[in-house]
Amino acid sequence: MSMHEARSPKPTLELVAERAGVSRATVSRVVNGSERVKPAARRAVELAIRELNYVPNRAARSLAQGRTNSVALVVPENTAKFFADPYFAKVVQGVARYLAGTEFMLTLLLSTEADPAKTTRYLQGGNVDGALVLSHHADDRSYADLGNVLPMVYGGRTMSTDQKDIYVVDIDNIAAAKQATEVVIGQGRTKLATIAGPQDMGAGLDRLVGFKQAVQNAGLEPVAIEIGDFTPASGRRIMRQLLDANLAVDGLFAASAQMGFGALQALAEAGVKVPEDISVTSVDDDSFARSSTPPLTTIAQNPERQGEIMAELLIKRINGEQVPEWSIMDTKLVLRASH
Amino acid sequence: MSMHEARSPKPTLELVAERAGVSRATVSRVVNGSERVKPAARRAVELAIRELNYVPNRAARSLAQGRTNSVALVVPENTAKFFADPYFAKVVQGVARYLAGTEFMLTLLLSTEADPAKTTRYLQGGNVDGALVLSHHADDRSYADLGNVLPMVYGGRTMSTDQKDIYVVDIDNIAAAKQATEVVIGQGRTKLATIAGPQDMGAGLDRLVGFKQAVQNAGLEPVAIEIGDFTPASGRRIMRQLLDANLAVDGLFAASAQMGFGALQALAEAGVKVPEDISVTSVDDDSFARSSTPPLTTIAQNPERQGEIMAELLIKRINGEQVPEWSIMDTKLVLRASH
DNA sequence: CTGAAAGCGCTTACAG
DNA sequence: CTGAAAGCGCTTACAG
Repeated sequence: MSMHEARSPKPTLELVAERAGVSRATVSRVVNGSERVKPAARRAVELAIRELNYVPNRAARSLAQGRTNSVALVVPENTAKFFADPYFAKVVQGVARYLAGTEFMLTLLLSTEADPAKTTRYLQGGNVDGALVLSHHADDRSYADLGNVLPMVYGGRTMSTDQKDIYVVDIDNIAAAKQATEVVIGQGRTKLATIAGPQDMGAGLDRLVGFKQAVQNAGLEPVAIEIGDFTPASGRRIMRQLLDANLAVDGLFAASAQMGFGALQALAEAGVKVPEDISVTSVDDDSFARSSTPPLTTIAQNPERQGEIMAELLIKRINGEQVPEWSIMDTKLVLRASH
Repeated sequence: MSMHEARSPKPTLELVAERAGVSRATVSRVVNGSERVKPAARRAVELAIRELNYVPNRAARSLAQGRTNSVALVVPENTAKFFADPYFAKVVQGVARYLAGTEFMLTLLLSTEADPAKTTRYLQGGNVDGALVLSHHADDRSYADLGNVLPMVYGGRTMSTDQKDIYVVDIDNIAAAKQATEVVIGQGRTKLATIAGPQDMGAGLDRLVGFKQAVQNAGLEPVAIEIGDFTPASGRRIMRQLLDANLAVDGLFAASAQMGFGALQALAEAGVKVPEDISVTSVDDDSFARSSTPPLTTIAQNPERQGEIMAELLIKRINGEQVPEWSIMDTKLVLRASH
């Protein structure tokens, strides 16, 4: 198209109907893939659409249908943390991939960004047909109530066990942490510590439980239990403290690979040999797990697949289909050099 | 609200009007902040809105206004790269912050995700009122044509210098690279190499030009010019090659902090001392610049502010205001330990 | 299989 | 300052 060519008016369904010599209803039907259209009519409409370069107006369609064809992904974390955590990237990727095969658009809501009330208002305001929520903290109770108004699916279990009708896609965090800890114990280590995750989140809580179970099953006592926030910085800081405290820790379970990565940094800085002096394992198989020195022995989950499943369940719920409340995904142990 | 309470129908503007005892037009006026409403009427409407918990329907509003109140941020990179690069995170943050003070929503379009045609269709389809484009490559020519249909603002200059009516927010990449290189030269280094950025992007191209200028001004010849892709991995790989080639390089300018970080890793692995054996500088003051060993001497830009400005310009253009085509932002030299 | 018509929830000249 | 009314571009029973 030349830059000087007069810009033609944006083609509407009506224009398509005229050109194809059918009614607007028929155009609408072919656009929406209805069966009840005679092949000849369908062809005429399809041709007109191509010739006019017609694209349906989303707002008009939403208004008429009473649905927006978009869903929100709400992440109650700030932008910095959101971008720094490979887990989120993978989930977004999975969600995006699933949605690409549907008519739905994704709106990303980093909810601490503005006031949380704005997010809630947005979700209530009929701007989306459903919501995916990630990284749910105990105090994000506001979202729970939205479940009555809007189909929602959680990535990772919520803290309120009382609530019914909540849909979650998760791994068995207790089992994962237990397995990772058992690897350390299997190396004959007895002075075990953990850098646990936030205790206001299911994953943080459950991975600590798993650690404790493994330690107890081995007839041992934890030497130290410290709470981090899943970031490398917290892992490094806490490991440094552990070192300073002189507890002779010879085995560490970090509740996230990011924290494991940070811990490994602190260990290297202190000249402690891994795994000779201390055996360390974690959960998550991301770039941190793979690029740490040494690479982390860890429990791999599949956040991209998790994103896909979350999106799939949400769309099904929006379409009124029945889906299971709990979807528990497999994990697998990845043995590398840190244990 | 009890979970058993009957769910009241979603309040509409009409309901608000009834309850407030005014016409729908009046409600619309107060919702849209029109001046021409008597205080008493305004109060009645505001009360009704609060009581009903009314939130305007976005689709209806869009349809009536002929605008969507949303803008797209298109990033022609894959999800992995998008999340890995702190630059994008910052720009998004800036865009989001500016938009938070407006009625506009942000839709993120990672355009290599699906077929690029889908992105173009989406942008053409009247789904957004304008678009921000980041990380524009030479072959993303498709977007250029969209400029005739949709207000657009670029982060970083485009490659097509012929095009008119394109709006960009950028730094002076030539000057930045020149300054960073001059720091190295100022250390008395004479065997200079650069790890340049992609040569299909303005930033990659211009920073190489700046490097060459500085070298030439000093009466020197570059010892090596290698092209990376702005990632740490490429920096590391290329530095390794440079080392293997035995060129006795004693000064390096990396066109991004991420590549500088990677180069520093390779140097450390090879046991080369920085800055004793080789002086290195870069552009970008991000987490890579700060956390490398040693921390990078670098040219700081302000991507968050860039995002804000981009958003501001776009909204102004959408509103028909006149804005400058070129916005060049300041940079500043940050001296740390690598030079 | 197809069309006429009502309706989705807003906004906005227009008239007063 | 305010309201009646038309219109935004679709979809969807309903009737045929």
